[in-house]
Amino acid sequence: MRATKNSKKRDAVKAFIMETHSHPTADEIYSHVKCEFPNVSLGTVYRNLARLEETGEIKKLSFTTGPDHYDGDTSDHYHYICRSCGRIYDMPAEVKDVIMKAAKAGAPGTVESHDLVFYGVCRDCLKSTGNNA
Amino acid sequence: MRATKNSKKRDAVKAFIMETHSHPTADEIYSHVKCEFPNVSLGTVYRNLARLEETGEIKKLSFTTGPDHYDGDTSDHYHYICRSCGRIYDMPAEVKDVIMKAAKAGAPGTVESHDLVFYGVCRDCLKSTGNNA
DNA sequence: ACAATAATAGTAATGATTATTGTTTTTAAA
DNA sequence: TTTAAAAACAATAATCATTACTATTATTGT
Repeated sequence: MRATKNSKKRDAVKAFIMETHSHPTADEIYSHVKCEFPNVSLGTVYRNLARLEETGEIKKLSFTTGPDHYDGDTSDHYHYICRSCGRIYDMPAEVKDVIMKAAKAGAPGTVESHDLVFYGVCRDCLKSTGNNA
Repeated sequence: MRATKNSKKRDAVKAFIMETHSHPTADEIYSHVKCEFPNVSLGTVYRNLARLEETGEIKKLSFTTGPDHYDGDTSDHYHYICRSCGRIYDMPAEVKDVIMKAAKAGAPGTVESHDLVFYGVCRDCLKSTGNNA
């Protein structure tokens, strides 16, 4: 494996992902790291995110629309996206076994993994708007 | 609603999606329609795909990577992507109720829908390569 | 201190898609 | 069967997120 040298910017990227629960995008991470390192470049953020994902320290969340998000919580869980505010919430993974079992019965080959994302309107938005738009 | 005029190119786009089971991309549809209409433009394909999706005649399939695909089968089903050949297969939707029920119990708001995609290696690829890469 | 090389900033390139603009069809009615 | 309004169109530019490139800077072991 490729040698690794210390990097204060990579540390800053990782520290932010670990401390937040906001599932930030590369751009949001970039903005945050820029406070501490005003000359950091977006490419550096992307490169370090890719690296941290390779080593399993973080997880990349890709959805069907919009930019990728990053998660410092690498434990097994799904996500829920509020279609009003766009916030990403964690969801328990308890149906995972049922899904995988059913999938294996109906699949045209091996089933190695699956992506599952839920959509709805979160309680915060339901409360503040009083409707479902 | 906006008026609709006949369009041979839209007909050709729709006919191809309806007759194939390959879940083609916009570009693949473009290539196909180009045989019959050599001067068709990619923009026309995209515009007509968007239109056909709006009217519910076809479905757009967005995945976490790669271009969107289009499906003439609008019935309720999931998809399976072979990570070796990239082909997209249909999967039964029988676990849908279980997933929605479990989701509603653990969600931070209403649950309106979910996206679920399976990944593995299809039997065709398992057979022809003899391994799982 | 000094090379070897990883990490970086800045910028260019990419791929899929959407937007724009001026021209061509389609359509219904004169 | 012209005509005029609007849809559909081809060609092209613009967009967004991301990756690739290149020359410079920082980190590390000796």
